[in-house]
Amino acid sequence: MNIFNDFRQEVLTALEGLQATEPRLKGCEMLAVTLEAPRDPSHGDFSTNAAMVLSKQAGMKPREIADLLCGALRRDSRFEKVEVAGPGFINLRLTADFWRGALAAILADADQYGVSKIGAGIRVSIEYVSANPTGPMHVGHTRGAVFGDTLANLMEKAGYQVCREYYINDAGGQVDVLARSAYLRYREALGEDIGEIPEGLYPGDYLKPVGRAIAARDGGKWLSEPEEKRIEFFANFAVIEMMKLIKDDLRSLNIVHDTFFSERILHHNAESVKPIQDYFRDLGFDTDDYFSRRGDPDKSAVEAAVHALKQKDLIYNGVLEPPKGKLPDDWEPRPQTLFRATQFGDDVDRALKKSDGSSTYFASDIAYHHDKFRRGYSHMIDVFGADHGGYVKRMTAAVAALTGGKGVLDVKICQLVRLLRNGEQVKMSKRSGNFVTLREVVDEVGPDAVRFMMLYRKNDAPLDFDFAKVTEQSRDNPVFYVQYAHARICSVLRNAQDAFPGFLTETADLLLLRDETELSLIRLMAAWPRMVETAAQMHEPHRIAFYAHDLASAFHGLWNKGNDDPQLRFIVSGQKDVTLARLALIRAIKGVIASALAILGVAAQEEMR
RNA sequence: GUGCCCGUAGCUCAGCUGGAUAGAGCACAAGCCUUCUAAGCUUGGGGUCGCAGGUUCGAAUCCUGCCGGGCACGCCA
Repeated sequence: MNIFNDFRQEVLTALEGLQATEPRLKGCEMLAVTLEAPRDPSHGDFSTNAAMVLSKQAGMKPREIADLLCGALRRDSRFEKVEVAGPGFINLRLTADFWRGALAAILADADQYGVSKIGAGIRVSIEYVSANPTGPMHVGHTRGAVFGDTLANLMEKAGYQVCREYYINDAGGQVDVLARSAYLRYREALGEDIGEIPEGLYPGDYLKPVGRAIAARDGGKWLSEPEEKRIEFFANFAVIEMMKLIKDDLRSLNIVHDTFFSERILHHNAESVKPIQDYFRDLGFDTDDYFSRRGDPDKSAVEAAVHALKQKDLIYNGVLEPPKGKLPDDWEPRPQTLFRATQFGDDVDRALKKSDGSSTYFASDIAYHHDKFRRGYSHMIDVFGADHGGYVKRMTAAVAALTGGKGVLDVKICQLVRLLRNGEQVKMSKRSGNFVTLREVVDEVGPDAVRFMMLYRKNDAPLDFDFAKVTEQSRDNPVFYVQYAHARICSVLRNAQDAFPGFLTETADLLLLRDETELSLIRLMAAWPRMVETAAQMHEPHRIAFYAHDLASAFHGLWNKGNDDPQLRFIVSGQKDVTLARLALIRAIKGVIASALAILGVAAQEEMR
């Protein structure tokens, strides 16, 4: 259900028919034949490059092919006009009746309109957010969160089977820092004066409740426990609490993941996990399910992944060259366990083990992606922040290596968000703990504005987020503009109830839609299914936001025509037939805007008050 | 120094995965309007698509080299 595909097929069929009578067209490769909407609407509804693309292969002039093709296409009565133009384009204009029929089809599909099967049920794992479990989310995380969540919605709409994943970085140094910070708050809760939070620990107030909770439950018990045991307890307890915070933050933006995957589990085998099973259970991670998938119960996932790479002869011990140009101060040659990332397009081979023998973050991430693949996700998407750009090549290299090229990883990098208040940039410093949290932003402007604005820009372009602008009720604010279009339609439909009680748009005679602006809105809506498909295939949810804005804009334009000419209003008193036809049109628009907003995760308001 | 991303109107950005005379909003200028929901409408000026080559019927889009900006750069996560 994508009219561009339908009519492209029509062109291909016509070409096949011509092959019977024109030997020079035989055996031509048709892949490059496209059908698209010309930029200039006066050129028609569609235009195909077939004649130009085939010219060389067939050894015919574009014009010659075009004339033949035009003749064939003219037999289809849905075309009002078929003509050759420019260097050999064939411009196709469909009849107004065809478009009215398209509107009827859109209405018949209702909320299923735009749903696509192009994903063919392919399983795709989308990993996004994956903020360290060391505190609440700040605005820096927000863009990736919204991007990933919307991409998931979009790909589901396009027929993919999506898993929304959060990778909990609950292993490594930052968890240790978290544990020590929480312990300090625990001592504070017991009445000790802890003074300033030392450099290197997390200063935020959000750890105070954690300290208090432990103090209330266990009293002073942990003061006398050996440090190792204490750290482990505080780490586990704090991570679980922090994940609760983070999940709440995400929920405020209507983001809910399907899977929370623990990094820490990747370092355990079936035996060593037993003493800390409570931790994983509290985290909401199903270890039974996890280990039931694993081939070798004696190996951790990291060991298994490294082993798998070793078997492919992709691991060696070596010394890396120092980076050319800027030499790190403390550089010294070191033998390391390295993965041959250069064989898969990376710039250097990458370390898998630290000098103390423990594995690197990269090694865990390899194991994690290995696990995704084994779960059946041959298509993986990672959403990272701009500062992780340098990580992309090694990760795609690792996926290619581990899956023998069967797995595909696309890493989407979200650029920074610049917060503006009254035109001034809001300064943030992580060190002082003075950062704006996600929750603060959502509480101030609401989830709809946050979500829409985060998507109203390509992911790889930086983004300005202006507190004043996103809550402004004006045309300058795209969130408002789109929601307002939807609300306006709802309002008209309510008013129509008064003018024509009990009306049914199902009985509307669409032939009464005659105005060119009305027909162009149908054309715009007819492009929606293709919009969903391309945006999903390209992993570019921002296209949906722009489309929604375009459609809203076209609708507002139609509305404004009614201001100038009362005959063009949606509700024309005393003319029930015309009114019904127009109500059918705007009901379809309402449906498409609502579909777009649903993908974006933005509420479709019934009224704007 | 190397890699990745970006460079499009005065500003903020789109550009449908190579198509025709490159678009929108803001700002600017002129005129109109006071509403089926007010948060307006119409029209106009404004461009070396960073620069230079290349690929081809055709390039903002693909390739190469420069210029400029951001990010990253052996065990952090």
